[in-house]
Amino acid sequence: MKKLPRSFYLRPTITVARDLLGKTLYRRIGKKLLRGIIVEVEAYLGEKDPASHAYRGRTKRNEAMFKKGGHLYVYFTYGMHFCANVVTEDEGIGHAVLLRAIEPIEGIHIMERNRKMEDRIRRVQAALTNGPAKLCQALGIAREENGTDLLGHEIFIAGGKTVPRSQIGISPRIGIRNATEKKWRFYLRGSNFVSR
DNA sequence: TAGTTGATCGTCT
DNA sequence: GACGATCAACTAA
Repeated sequence: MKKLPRSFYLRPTITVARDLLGKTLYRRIGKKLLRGIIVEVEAYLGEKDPASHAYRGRTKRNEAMFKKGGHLYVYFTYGMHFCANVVTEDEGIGHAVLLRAIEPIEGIHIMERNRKMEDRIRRVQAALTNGPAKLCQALGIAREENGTDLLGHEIFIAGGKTVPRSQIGISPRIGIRNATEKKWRFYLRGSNFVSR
C-alpha cells in the first residue's frame, strides 16, 4: 500500500476530510506496526472557523496547523487527553482535519495495552478507538508526535478501500458550542467504529 | 438509556 | 482565573 502523496493534503480541507474516509492510518512504534481504517473525521477551517484553534491566528500552541499539508497537529486538552489532526492546504494556512475514529485492523493487542484495557472487563472492540482521544491513546500519539510529517515513517496514511459517496454520512461537528456550526463532520455510514 | 460529574492542566483572556 | 475539538464512572429511572 502506497503512502498518500503530499499533493493529497494540499487540496481544499473539506475535500481532504471526505477523502480520508476509508484510508488506512499507520503508526510505527519501534518494530511494531499499528494500522486502522479512518471512519470518522471533522474539518476545521482556521481563520474562517470560530471553533478552530487557529481562528485567532498563529500561536505557540497551534503552530503545527500552519505547516504545509501532510503534517500532524496534536493538541492537549481537558488536562488529560490528546487529539490528532491532519494538517491540510498550503504552508501558512491554519486548516486541519480532526481524526475522530478508526476501525482497528492490525496491532490490536498493542492498542489494548496502550489503552490499559488489559485487566478490565471485556469491552466491545469499538471502545478502543471510537473517539479522538481514545484513538490517540491507542496509537501512542502524544505531545512528541506534534508536527510529525505524514510522509515520514512513524505515522503515515495510505490508500484503502474506495468509499462510494452514498456511504458517507454528514453531520454537525461534535462538542462545538458555537451557534454557527456547519456540517463538517464526515463518517462512514454503517461503521460500528464511529463515535457516539 | 439518559443525564450528570470528576479528573486535570496548558493556553489564552 | 476560566475553560476546553474528552472520557469514564456514576446515578436515576
